[in-house]
Amino acid sequence: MLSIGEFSKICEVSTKTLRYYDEIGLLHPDEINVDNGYRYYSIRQLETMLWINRLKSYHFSLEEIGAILEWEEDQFEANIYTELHRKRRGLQEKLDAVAYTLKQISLDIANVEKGIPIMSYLQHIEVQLVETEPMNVLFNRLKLSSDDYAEGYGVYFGRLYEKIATEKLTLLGSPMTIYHSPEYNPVGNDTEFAIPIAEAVKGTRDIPGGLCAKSVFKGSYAQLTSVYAKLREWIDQEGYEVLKSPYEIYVSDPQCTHPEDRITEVYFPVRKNNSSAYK
Amino acid sequence: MLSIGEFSKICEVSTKTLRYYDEIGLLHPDEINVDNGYRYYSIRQLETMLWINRLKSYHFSLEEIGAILEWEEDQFEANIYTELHRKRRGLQEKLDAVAYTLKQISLDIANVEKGIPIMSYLQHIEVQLVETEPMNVLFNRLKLSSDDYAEGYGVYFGRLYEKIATEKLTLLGSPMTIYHSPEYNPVGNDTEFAIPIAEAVKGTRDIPGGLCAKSVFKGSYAQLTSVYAKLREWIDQEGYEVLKSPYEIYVSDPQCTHPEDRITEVYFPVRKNNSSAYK
DNA sequence: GGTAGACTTTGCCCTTAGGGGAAGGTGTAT
DNA sequence: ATACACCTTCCCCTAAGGGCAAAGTCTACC
Repeated sequence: MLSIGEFSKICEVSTKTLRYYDEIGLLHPDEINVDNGYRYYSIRQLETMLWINRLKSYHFSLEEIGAILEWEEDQFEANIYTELHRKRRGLQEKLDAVAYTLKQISLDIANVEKGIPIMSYLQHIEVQLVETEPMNVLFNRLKLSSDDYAEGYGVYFGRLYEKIATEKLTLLGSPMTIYHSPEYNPVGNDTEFAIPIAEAVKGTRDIPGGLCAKSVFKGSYAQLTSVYAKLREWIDQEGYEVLKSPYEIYVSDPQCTHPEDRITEVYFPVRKNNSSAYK
Repeated sequence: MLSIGEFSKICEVSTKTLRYYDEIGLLHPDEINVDNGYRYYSIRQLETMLWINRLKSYHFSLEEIGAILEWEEDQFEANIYTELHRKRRGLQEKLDAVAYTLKQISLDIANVEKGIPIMSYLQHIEVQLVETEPMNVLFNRLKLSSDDYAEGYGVYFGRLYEKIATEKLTLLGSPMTIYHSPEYNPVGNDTEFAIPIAEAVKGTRDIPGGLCAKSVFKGSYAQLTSVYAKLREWIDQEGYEVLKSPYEIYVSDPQCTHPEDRITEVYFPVRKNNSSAYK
């Protein structure tokens, strides 16, 4: 049997970690001396530790690893196959995310090298005042967590399009999303997906027209918050006030447009502020 | 002025986060009502928040972001350039690490698909009993944290090679590392870098020969812990006991060999155990 | 003017995977 | 017997907030 120090050295895991794994039930030492509480690990446990480390290197959480160690042998092969695939998808996503970030930061570095102030793109977002026409839209309003946006768009717009197709309705414009939540909440936001159509059937509603502050933005959806901030700033400075929930119109189809080339219009229904500019 | 909820919605940041940023001094609201403690943010602060979010997306910690926000304007450009470059290097490393993990997990998945048990590679690590010759080595022994290993190897072996070259000593074998720490400690391990040479000059010592359990491993250094575990297991099962610190000999030069093709020998000085097999 | 419901405040505990250190008990080699 | 390495438990700490509760406040509506 190996003392905790010996075991620790062999698998290159600190004793602190081993005690922690004992505590959370991930790896109990094979034997504990009842007199002094000393932990003793068997040689056989070295392989378990190697296995744990391998799973850790694949970014499994200790909780997941604990569950994997509990599996019966007959389910093991099928289960591990599924889990490894799941983890690989996650890793691929992480890789893509880091690659994207890397691209963004490189763009910023290039700008700094050219002497362009880093946040100057904000000045290039143009705001105009427009009068919108009333619309009749087929809609679906629900709570959606921000993690599910990317997925959600496809699914919910898909359903709306399906309805338009099967019921032979007449498409009148690009799809849009209306943000009703008064506060940002990562868990769930009150979001409405809508597509303008001609017919006033069940599942449609009228969106009244009116004065709007509008910006057109070209770029990935992740950068849209800047447009929102810029619009709010403009509305405030020009002495308007927000009347209703803002909405986005996806002029480019995200399915077939490169993220950087997507064109999105953002609208804020507004009216001239009759109170003073400084509330 | 915007209430915390309004501000939160515009920048898509939860109120919890805003209160936290206030608490840690990252972004204090422009105004706090003295009567009721309500936080009010100015429109101008939207840009600060966007800037914070951009830095967060580049994986700057809140502490780093706080420091960046404190910079004077005249230092800003030069500083941000350095910091962005530093972060980009970090991101590139992260990307490489994830790409490596992805490759490893894909290898495992391929094995599972072929019906090969996932940890079976352990069975393929062969252990032999050998008698080693005494050696005279030029050495450098120091505490080294495991993070610095990759770097350290280059640096410390480099110095030893330099000495061999400048003092015209006679190289007799591949470089080796001896692990003296009895316990694994991520902060610092007692590590000895050594290169066998012919001359017994200052800075050299004798390593006595003797019986050793030995494994030859081909693959990336990250997988060497398995070899250690396997050797320990073998030593235990065959009724030997470890006499002194184990060491590795880098048969392939890591500078010019692909990580997967590197060949490393691991040695454990042992002797036949005279006590019973079960201690 | 009263009230409901939405909004805000502070405060406390929780998360991951352990690290640091203290205080005290134990093993073993000399 | 003693020195010293090793082991134990206990408590607090991390980063970036999330969840929830109790209590105070604002505003729209009647």
